[in-house]
This record gives sequence, structure tokens and C-alpha cells, in this order.
Amino acid sequence: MVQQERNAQFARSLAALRSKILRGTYPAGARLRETAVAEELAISRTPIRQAMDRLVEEGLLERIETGGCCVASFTPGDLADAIELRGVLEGTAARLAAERGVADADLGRARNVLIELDAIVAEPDRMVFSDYVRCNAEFHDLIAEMSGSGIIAREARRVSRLPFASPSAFLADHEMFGEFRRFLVRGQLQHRDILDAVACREGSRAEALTREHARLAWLNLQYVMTQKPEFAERVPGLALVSGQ
Amino acid sequence: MVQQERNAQFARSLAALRSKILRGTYPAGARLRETAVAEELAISRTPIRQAMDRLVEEGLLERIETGGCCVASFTPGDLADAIELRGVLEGTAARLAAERGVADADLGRARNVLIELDAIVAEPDRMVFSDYVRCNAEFHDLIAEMSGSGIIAREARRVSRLPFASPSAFLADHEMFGEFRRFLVRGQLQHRDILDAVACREGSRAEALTREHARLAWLNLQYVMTQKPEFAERVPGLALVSGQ
DNA sequence: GTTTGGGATGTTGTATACAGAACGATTGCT
DNA sequence: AGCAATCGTTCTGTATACAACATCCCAAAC
Repeated sequence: MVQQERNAQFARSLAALRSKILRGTYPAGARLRETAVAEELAISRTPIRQAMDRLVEEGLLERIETGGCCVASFTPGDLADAIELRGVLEGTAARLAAERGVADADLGRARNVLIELDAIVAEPDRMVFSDYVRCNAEFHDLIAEMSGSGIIAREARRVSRLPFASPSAFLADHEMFGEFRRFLVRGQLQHRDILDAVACREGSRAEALTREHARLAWLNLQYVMTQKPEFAERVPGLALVSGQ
Repeated sequence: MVQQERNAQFARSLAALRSKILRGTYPAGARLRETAVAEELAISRTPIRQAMDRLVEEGLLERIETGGCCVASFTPGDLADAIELRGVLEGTAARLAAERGVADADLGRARNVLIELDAIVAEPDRMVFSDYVRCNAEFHDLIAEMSGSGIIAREARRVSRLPFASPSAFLADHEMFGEFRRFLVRGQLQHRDILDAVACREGSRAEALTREHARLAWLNLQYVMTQKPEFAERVPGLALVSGQ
């Protein structure tokens, strides 16, 4: 087999499997057989196993005592907890950034991202959806890095890979955008407050604001689940949430 | 090859590699060659690779862009951050436990562990060292579980596997015990306060106390590094800490 | 003397072969 | 008829084979 990139088969397995799981291809609790997946993706079992190991670490799969794994299932409470956890970690990053101080250059970069986000949120009609997601992710990444701690930044990034914890997990596609504009405006206001708190070295405020900001994702998710169930199937991973 | 347990070779690889790395067998930054490790442990490359993947996730190894991995190195600041992070996660667990309420049975179990710990700390001479480590870990585990959130408990456990973040990382062996008695007494007093805050549904207090409790590990580590460097080589992982 | 090209060697990533354990179905027994 | 035991199939965990890429050294040219 021709090996084009360093980890081509593994990367392909991981992306494809994660996508299929989040899309609900396999029902929650279903056992995933390596041979079946390997055949499905036309990749040998070795990278598949590697990808499944990783997904177990990420929490999308659960190991079975007797061997193999199955698709995890989540309660709404699990989603709330994952989001809360992200808020706690990003909040810690923001607090440390405020307490330890941030270089002006980094603050400037974050401010520029906020200016971009302002423009995007102001004119939702002309917006390119992926731009919003990219800018939002970039702001959150900058906050994590401003903590000055590689370990904290790393774990914050890791936790936002938990199902639904991602800052833009609920924004499944462009069509939902108009519906959610008020959430985005609110979130953008929070972005500004967070950065202000960091710049003013107000650690406790930065932490509290960042936690609250994460909870916006939970509000958003609840809104989808209760008010717009017709969108639910487009939200990645919602298929894995048990009714109760 | 005879397969005695479910994951015997992988478990063996993981334990042996982790132990060797923490013991300082390989210098920080050294490249770890799969073939060499496989030969060293007399295990085939497959479980070794699996173990190395896991250790990369844990942060003890770092992936090299071109392929393979090398032993991570840490600054004292990294240790402080890892400990702070554990405090943040355990603090969150304690806060949620307080806010959401804990069954009397669980509180009772935690109180029993504290009674055991009291006895152990009171008479350090007759103490069995491993008993202290076990009870301490059990208390921390109980706090994590009292959060009522599998995800939070899981991530709290995960973070305490970061280098030095573990509640008893610094307690390398029995001989150091006498030296550290005052730390242990102080920690045990904090245990009582934390559980009281949880029982009284005082979430904010529980969170703050638990964070402070984690910082005791940092004090302890600083004490070893500056005052008792002769113990340093016995503290797992200290070999990976760069002088600066 | 320095730099660049090329080949030999070593290492990783992937595929596959193989052995032992789990799972399922069928059959025999109560 | 219901339950348990046993046999065959399937799947996982481990070892190993193989091909592509990286690395290193040496030689040759500028």
C-alpha cells in the first residue's frame, strides 16, 4: 500500500469512525467489530484498532470487559456535565491568564479575532458559516494558550473534544444560523467581557465569565432538543443521547 | 504465546514502560525506539506501540513529527500546573457534590475512610505506608464519585495520572514518611473540612478548599526539591524535570 | 574546507497470519 | 418443555512480515 502521509490510514480511520459514530450510523450501545469496520473502510485492522483505542480515550466508545468495544450512550445530564467541564477548564485558563498576565501581542491578536467575530455576527445573512466556527475556535484556543501553561491548554483542548462540549458543537450547519443569531450575539458579548477581565488582571471575574459562557452551549442544546427537534438529527452526536 | 489475561502483554508493556520512564531510565528528550523497547521487554511491537500511544495521551511521551516518540521533559512550572489542574477538577467534583447533594451512605463511607486516615496519621511509627496511600486515594476517589457525574469523575481520575499530579505522587516510599508527617496532618485536616463543606451543601467552600488541598502537593514537592534533594531520585518522575 | 548527492541502514506504519477466548446454536438431559 | 453442556464459528489480542520513509555517512564536486 502506498503511504502518502505519515499516519494516513490511522487518521482516515479515526476521522471516518468518529464521523460515523456522531452521525448515528451505529446505534448507541452497539458492539463495534474490528473486522466489520475494517472491511467497511477498506483499511486493515491495525489502524482501526488504533483509532478505536483513541475513541475509547475520547469517550465515544466504551470498552467491553470481555474484549472489544461498543458505542457509548449519553444522558442529557452527561452533556451538561461535559459542557460544565469545558467551562471549568477554559475558566481556569482564563483565570491563570489574568493572574499571570498576558503579552500585549497576544491580547491584540485576540482583539482582532473579536473584531472579525463582530462583523460576522452583525451580518448573519452574508456570513460564511465556516468563518464563524473558525473564529470562535480561534478565540477559545487563544484563551487556552494565554494561560501560559501547556498542560492546561492541552487538557482544555482535550475536554472540548468530549461529545457536545466543543464551543461550536451545536452549530451543525448553516441553515440553523439565523435561528441562533441571538445566542451568537450573546456569546460574542461574553467574549468581550472575558477578554476585558483577562486584560485587567481580574482572575476571578475571568473564570466566572468563562464558565458562564460555556453554559450558553447548554442553553443552546436544550433549545434544539426541546424547541427544534427537526434539527436534532443534524446535530452531531445527538443520536447517542438516550431519551431520558 | 500463551495469553493468560485479556490484555496481558499490553498491560505489561504499559506498566513497565511507565515505570521505567518515571524512574528516569531514559533521559528526558531521548527517542524511544519501538524495536529497542520491544526487545528489552521481550514483547512484540504491537502491544508496545499501543502502550506508547497511551503514554503520549498521558503526557509522558511526546510524538515526533517525523514518526516515533521521545520522553517528555517538564519544568517545575509544569508540575505546579498539573497539580493546580487536579485541584480544579477535584474542586469541581466537590462543588457539584455539594450543590447536588450526596446520599448519606456515601458520606458515611467517606467519613469511615477519614477515621482510618486519622488513625494512620496519628501513629506514623506503626503505620503501614501503603495503607496511607490506599486510604488517601480512596477518599479522593469518593469525592470524585460523589459529584454524581461519570464524566467529571473520569476526567478527575485521568488528570491525577498526569506526572506528579497524583494525590500521593510525592510520597515515594516509607522512609520519607516521618519527614512529611506535618504535611499529612495538615492534609487530613483539609480532608475533614472538604467533607464538611460537601455535607453542608456549601459548594463554593468545597471547591476552594479542595483546590487548596491540592496545592499541598506542590508545597511538598518544593520541599523535596529544595530541602531534601537526596530524596529526589526516589520520587518517581523527578528525573524528567529540567533544572530550570 | 564546505556542501551536496547518493546509497546503505534502520525505523516506522500497515497488512496479515495465527492462537486462544468468547459467543451462539444445537443437542442431550432432566 | 426448559435448561445445561458441548461443539463450531467468530472475534480479539499478539506476533510477524513487508514496504516506504527517515537518517546517517561517505564521497565527490565546487
